[in-house]
Amino acid sequence: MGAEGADPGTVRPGGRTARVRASVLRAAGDALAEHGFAHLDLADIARRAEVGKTTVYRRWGTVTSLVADLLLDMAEQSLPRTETGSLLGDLKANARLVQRTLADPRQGALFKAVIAAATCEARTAEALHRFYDIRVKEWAPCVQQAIDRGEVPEGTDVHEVIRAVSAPLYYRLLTSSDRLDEAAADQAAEAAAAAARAGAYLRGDEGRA
Amino acid sequence: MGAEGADPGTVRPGGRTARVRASVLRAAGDALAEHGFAHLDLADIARRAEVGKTTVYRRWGTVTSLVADLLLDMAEQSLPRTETGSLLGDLKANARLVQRTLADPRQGALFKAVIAAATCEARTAEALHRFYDIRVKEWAPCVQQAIDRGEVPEGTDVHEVIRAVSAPLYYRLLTSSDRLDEAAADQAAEAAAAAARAGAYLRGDEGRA
DNA sequence: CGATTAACGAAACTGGAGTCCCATTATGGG
DNA sequence: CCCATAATGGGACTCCAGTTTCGTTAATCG
Repeated sequence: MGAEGADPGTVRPGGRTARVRASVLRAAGDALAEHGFAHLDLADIARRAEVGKTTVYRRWGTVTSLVADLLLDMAEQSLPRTETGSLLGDLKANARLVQRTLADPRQGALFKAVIAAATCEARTAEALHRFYDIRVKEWAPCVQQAIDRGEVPEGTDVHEVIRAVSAPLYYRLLTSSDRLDEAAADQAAEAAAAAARAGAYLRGDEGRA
Repeated sequence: MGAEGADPGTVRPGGRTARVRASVLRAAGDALAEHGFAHLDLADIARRAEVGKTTVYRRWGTVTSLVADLLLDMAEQSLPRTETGSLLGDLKANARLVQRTLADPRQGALFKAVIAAATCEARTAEALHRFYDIRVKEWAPCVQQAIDRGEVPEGTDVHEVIRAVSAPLYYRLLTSSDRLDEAAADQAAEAAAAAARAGAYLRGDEGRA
């Protein structure tokens, strides 16, 4: 007897268990990108992953909880950051990276699906927020360097500048049918850079005109 | 005999049919705001609307298609626009309106759900895009006025400026756990205004540093 | 390498989402 | 005002997503 509350996969996480997780997460990503978040069933994912559907239901239970785990996995795969020496150059590099990701049919659909899933459950939302916190933190240093160079005023919220680059790209992805091209990426970077230079992202201060 | 392909509700759209639609759309909004897009069933909506579930299935069939109709309805309800005489003032008014809407528990949840639904079906996405096109068009004139006043350079994409105000607010709603407060709204408006003045939204031109 | 038992997987089972049928209601045209 | 029939609504039915059961496989510890 004794406490038998340990979730499956936590006591013997090696070998098969890890293999099953990797296989299921890959299959889940494929399925989300293909069918979207709504018409998705776990049995189909189990089939793709060549895993018993009982296992998928036992370890994840619901689509949203599976997506939460997928986000945990995605957060670990970090993309290399380039440095160009100027704020605009760095922000453009970031914007292009986001734009290429969202414009890619598979990745774009996957991100849409993941965002949709996050609106449906608190745990999944938390995982999504953590994912973006990590990505934002990775790029924030380039804004700090711009502050050090005197390009951007002291006291600027560096994270907010990075978010300002992504925001219009995600907004376009979700609310319009316009194509996400490089011009959109460059425009997002330029707008964020211009606003940052003008002091629009000073923290704790609503800025002056 | 003859063509009997007419969808239910199109031949006799008055009286009861209209009443049923209004009641179902209201119930759908409530349900979406409460349960989110995922765990939503049409039978529950029918119960809330005091309508037979057969009717809901016959006229809308799926959750996404019901959301598409809800968006059509939402698009018709236009909000009054205020004018302040300056670009920053107008953009702040817009930002505050969006912020108040998204920060409201019911409305915020509803918008999240509607966006999630739009990621799952082309027809619903189209309805969502139309909804935002209308909202953006309603506010665009204030940017044109700023151009006429010489506040913003000629050739600026007026719609893009309006989108730039909403984008960071929606981005925050979906990807972070931070509260959507008035400071966020003001910051979004100021950033958009600063970027617009700097010429970041010149159309067909990627701007200069 | 062998024992223990965590984790997996096949198959049978179940509940409720979505469909079908037909009687009832009430719209819109004459 | 009346008729033809569009549209609704209750209830029976179906089918499959999700659960339960139990035998099999393999991870970890000694």
